[in-house]
Amino acid sequence: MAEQRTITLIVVDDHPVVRDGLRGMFESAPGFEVLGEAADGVEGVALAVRLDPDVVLMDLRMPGGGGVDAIAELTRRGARAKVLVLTTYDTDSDTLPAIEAGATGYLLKDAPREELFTAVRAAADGRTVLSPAVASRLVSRVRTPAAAGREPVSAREREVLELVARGTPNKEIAAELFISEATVKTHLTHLYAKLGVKDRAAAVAVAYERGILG
Amino acid sequence: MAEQRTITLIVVDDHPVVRDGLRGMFESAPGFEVLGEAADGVEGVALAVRLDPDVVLMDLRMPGGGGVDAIAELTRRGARAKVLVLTTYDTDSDTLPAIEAGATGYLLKDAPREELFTAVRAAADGRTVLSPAVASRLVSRVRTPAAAGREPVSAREREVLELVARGTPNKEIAAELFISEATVKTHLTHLYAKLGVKDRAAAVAVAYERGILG
DNA sequence: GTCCATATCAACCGAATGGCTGATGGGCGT
DNA sequence: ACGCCCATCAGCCATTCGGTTGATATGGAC
Repeated sequence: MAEQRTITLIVVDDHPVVRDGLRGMFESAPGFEVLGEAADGVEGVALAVRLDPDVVLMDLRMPGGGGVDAIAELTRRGARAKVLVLTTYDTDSDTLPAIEAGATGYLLKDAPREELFTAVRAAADGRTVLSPAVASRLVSRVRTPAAAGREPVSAREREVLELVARGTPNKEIAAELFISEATVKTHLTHLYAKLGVKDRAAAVAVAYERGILG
Repeated sequence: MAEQRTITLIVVDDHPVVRDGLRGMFESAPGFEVLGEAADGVEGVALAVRLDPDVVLMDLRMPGGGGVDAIAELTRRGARAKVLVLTTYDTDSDTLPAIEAGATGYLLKDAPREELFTAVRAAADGRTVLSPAVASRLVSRVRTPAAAGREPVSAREREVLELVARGTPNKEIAAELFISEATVKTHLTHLYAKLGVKDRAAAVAVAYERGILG
């Protein structure tokens, strides 16, 4: 445990405070070297390519260059660096996309120092590190191998979706379609699963992105 | 009050039950003649052009040819017919768009028979008939001559909107942007006003329609 | 015939949302 | 200086939502 090579890393986060905190934390610990920082995904990719670190600590939600895209880009380029996603919330809806995009690990910013260090070492070795919440979600994903891709939306579900996009509350949707509110909720639950989202607002967004609406 | 010419009308509604109900109601009353029925906006426009009725009773939400579009089309063609919108809910978010598109009146389906008759006669004369709820909303619109068109969304509001489109709950948006949840709600309230919607799902939809997102 | 997706409905519950009212402070145009 | 918009925050409250569990019926797919 005592003998280890130095692990190089870069920090990609739009919040200077977070960057400083991470840099300070890792520089004060033996065995780590922070090569640089970036404030968004695009910068992050450029920096990773230029500095070739062992590990990239990446925030997911950033203005101008989302973290998921950055991870995908690094993966596409076959970068050597392992990406460790550091996010504020485990409920983050980008969890799975990030992992699918090629992230090696995923954990919360409020994790204890030692856990961070351990995670970075693990990531450098190519081992996967997941926070418990993410891990359990992965399991459920395996159980339901559906949610990700092009799950077709049924005609009825699409009708509901259209009304949702117009701001119609469930009760009115029910009246409009001559069904009960319970049924509307069922359709919505199915839609959320198919579209890989958690609420109606995100469902509408995904629907537009996929051309289901608009 | 006793002497009046016969008023011709057509019914446009996707629900056969409603069409029958309206037809029966008007045919059993003196001074009205139902020339025809249509099940969606496109049919409705065609029928109105062909039969040239005095009044078009139009539902707003219909599959395949929205009511608002149909009204706009009739207006564009300079049709003689007056359009009277008959809707189920006064909370309908299409209220104002429908009136802007050229509807002569707007009332609820559950209005008393006499009120319907009066409204149709008024519409035939070109007089405006509004349900109380709609009328009050119009007043507030006049007070706030903003809401309709291109109200610019502030940068901060757009940030919030983006997160909303990703399904982020307010609490997390707050954390993500380093502000309080109260502020997030304020931004959302402003967004709803600017986009002319009532909830986050509709806000996302409008944002995509206007190119603010996507 | 059986399995599965779809569509329908119910009841319960905690959490999230939206409405309302009101307030403070910074920046900008006139 | 004054008004206006933006951004920030607070508290309350009714409504709405989403999760969960479970059930029934129908119509294809195999």
